[in-house]
Amino acid sequence: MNSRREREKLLQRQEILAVALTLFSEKGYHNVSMQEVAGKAEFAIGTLYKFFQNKEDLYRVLVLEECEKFYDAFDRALEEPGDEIEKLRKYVRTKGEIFRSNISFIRLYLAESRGANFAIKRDLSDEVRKRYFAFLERLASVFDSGIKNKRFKEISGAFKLAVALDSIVNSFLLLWLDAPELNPYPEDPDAILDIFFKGLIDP
Amino acid sequence: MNSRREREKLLQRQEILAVALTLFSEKGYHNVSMQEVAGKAEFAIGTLYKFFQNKEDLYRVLVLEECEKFYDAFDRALEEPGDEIEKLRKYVRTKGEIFRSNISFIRLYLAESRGANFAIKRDLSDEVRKRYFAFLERLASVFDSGIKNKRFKEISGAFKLAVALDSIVNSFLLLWLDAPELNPYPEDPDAILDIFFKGLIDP
Amino acid sequence: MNSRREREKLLQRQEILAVALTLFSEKGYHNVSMQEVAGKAEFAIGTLYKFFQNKEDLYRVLVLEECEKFYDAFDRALEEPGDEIEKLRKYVRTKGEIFRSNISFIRLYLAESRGANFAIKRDLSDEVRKRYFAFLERLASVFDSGIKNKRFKEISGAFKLAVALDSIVNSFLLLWLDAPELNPYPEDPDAILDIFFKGLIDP
Amino acid sequence: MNSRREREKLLQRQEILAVALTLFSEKGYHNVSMQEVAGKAEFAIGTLYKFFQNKEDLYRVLVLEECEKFYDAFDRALEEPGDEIEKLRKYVRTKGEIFRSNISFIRLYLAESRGANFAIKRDLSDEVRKRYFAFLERLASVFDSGIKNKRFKEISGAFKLAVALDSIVNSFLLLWLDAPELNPYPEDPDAILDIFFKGLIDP
DNA sequence: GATGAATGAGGTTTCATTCAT
DNA sequence: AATGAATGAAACCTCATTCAT
Repeated sequence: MNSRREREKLLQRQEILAVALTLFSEKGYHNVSMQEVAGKAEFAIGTLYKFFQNKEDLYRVLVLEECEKFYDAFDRALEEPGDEIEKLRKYVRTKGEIFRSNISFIRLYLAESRGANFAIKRDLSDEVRKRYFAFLERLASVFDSGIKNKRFKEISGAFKLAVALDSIVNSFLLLWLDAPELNPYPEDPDAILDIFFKGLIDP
Repeated sequence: MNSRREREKLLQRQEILAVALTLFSEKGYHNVSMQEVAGKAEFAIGTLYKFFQNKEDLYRVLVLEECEKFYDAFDRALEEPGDEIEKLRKYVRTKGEIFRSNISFIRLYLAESRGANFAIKRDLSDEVRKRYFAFLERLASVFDSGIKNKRFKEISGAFKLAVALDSIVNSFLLLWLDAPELNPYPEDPDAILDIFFKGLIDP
Repeated sequence: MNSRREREKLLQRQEILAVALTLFSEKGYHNVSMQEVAGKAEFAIGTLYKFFQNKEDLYRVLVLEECEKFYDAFDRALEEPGDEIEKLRKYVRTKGEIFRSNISFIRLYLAESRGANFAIKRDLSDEVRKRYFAFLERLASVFDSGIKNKRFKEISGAFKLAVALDSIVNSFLLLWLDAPELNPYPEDPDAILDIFFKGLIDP
Repeated sequence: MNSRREREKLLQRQEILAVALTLFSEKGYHNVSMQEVAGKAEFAIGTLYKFFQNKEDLYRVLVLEECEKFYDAFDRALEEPGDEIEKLRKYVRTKGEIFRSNISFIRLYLAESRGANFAIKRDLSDEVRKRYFAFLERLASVFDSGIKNKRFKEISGAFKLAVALDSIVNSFLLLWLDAPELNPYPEDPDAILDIFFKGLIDP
């Protein structure tokens, strides 16, 4: 059985991805050379190319795999038992936790999902955005359900509510990232929900 | 008097900046060469370097000047006469209009103001972000005033309300940019305010 | 007038091509680096790329321009006044002279026209071969004319006679190149015609 | 006795050489990697280096062994019983057959025997050319004998006749390879002799 | 003052070869 | 003995910047 070999290879791959994540996050795609990644990961240049077809591929895999982890966690949060409010709170809490423990990826993620990144062929942004929209739909369905259950007020489109919630959460997390003194939020993730839902909940 | 000379130079500078804006917005900083900018602006390479110290300087000036325009317009919107609600509505409408007439700059703006851009030394983002926070403070003061006037409910911090409003507006504008079919918002910029302020306004 | 500039550029181009010809002929396409060409031509690497899109383009231009010179000279030889025999002798003499004064290009030429070169996309070989066949047709028409005039015996196809003559000339020139002691031919280019045409000429 | 071992090894060597021949012929020395040869031969890279010192050695052995086969067959053709004309016809027929059944090697052979190949150190071409000249001498001796026997006209040097015959045969075979529609020769290899010997044979 | 030809550092990528397993 | 992962030198090419004209 060659499973040890394979486990080793997987570990090396993870190592490269971890180093690449750190570097890309710190300096941006174009300001990181393959030499640098190889050096910091303590591999020869050629070894990187055994794992990834080229620099772009390395970046793409990195972003896609990381995003997948994020969205899977978000999806799971929404699937937990509880009423709509509880689901949403769970999502916000999960997002907060993930942000806090993946700070180095956040900027890359935002770059890709907000479309401010031209580093890479449009394809990647498209893929990421597709996944993002799929999640938004899921989030919207929670609002939808809440509205149907009369738990929420009858408010415009559920999708837009999802967009609004998500953007607020993002910006508060970013605020915490950029100016922690202005936003102690992550220590109390629910506060934001209160702000947003004042008035959303049907009295 | 050499004022005609000076006027001409200013026009040339504007021309270069306009071309650079288009190209950087379309392809991103690293995928645009100075050759390309010079060519499209119909100047010699050397001439660009008479106006801007280097590529980074060109980008920096471009972003800063454009942002300044944005924030000046936002500031003016908040200064118009009217109660807090009217000021906020005016701001949202102004932002919508500016976005719609500066589509090519939006992504650069978002990238720089939200820190998802690594194109340039941290300095630039810092400068832009400082200006952004200054505006947020101004926006927060409107909320503050509304709360004090009892026009708004007594809700947490005004700054956070500013952040929340701004992020919602941004994300709806982005949504309109990315998926116009999902968000006809720009045709009715006030709708979003209704969503956001349901519950904010003291009944 | 910028004709001096242009003359200079042309000279530089010629210089690069001359150096490239020497190097490619000596070592072969794959064993010559652009660094080497640049160095020997005393230009910076970047300058080479101002004149030629890439290494392959440099090679292609080199081969095509040189071949064109050859075939033009051959064509002219066949167009000179005189009977068929004289035309053919003139061609053989011309080819001998050109070979002797372009030794460094001969091997490249043979590589391309004989199809033993994989250095470059099939395109180039095709282009060269097309030109070669066009010349063969012209050569064949001389044989044709000689046969019709009853100056030559009624012998199979004129095209094949052209092929035969050309290949004999080539191999004698190569022989002289490789083993001059075995073939003093170039000093007496007509000897070969005698060999080939013994029996061709109608008595 | 380890003869089974040895037989196996020999087979493996043959297998590698066969794959290498195919690949080098199709794409050229520089466009084939050792990885590719190993892969297609279904050996590990390391195993190739057990059989051949390095890439160049593999190529050298390949060319030399293959050429040896060619020239052995040519030599044998000339040694068959019969008068000079029959020997020469036999040689031409043999060469045609060998070419037709070794198409993939032809270009490599021509490249190496005529010096249009720079893939490899001069040494190889020299070795091959030596063998080629040796064969030419043998061919020349047939002409010599024909001249002495008064079967052929008294024509200049026999060596040159050998060169001429060989080059004509080569170019007709190449013509058939490149433009079969222009040369149905291989189906009737003797036709070319008729062309060449019109006038050579003493009436 | 304006030009744009020239520069060359530095980026990405390939692939022959080695050597621990 | 066979393997193939790892290596890293060296190739091609781009582009920000300079400076002689």
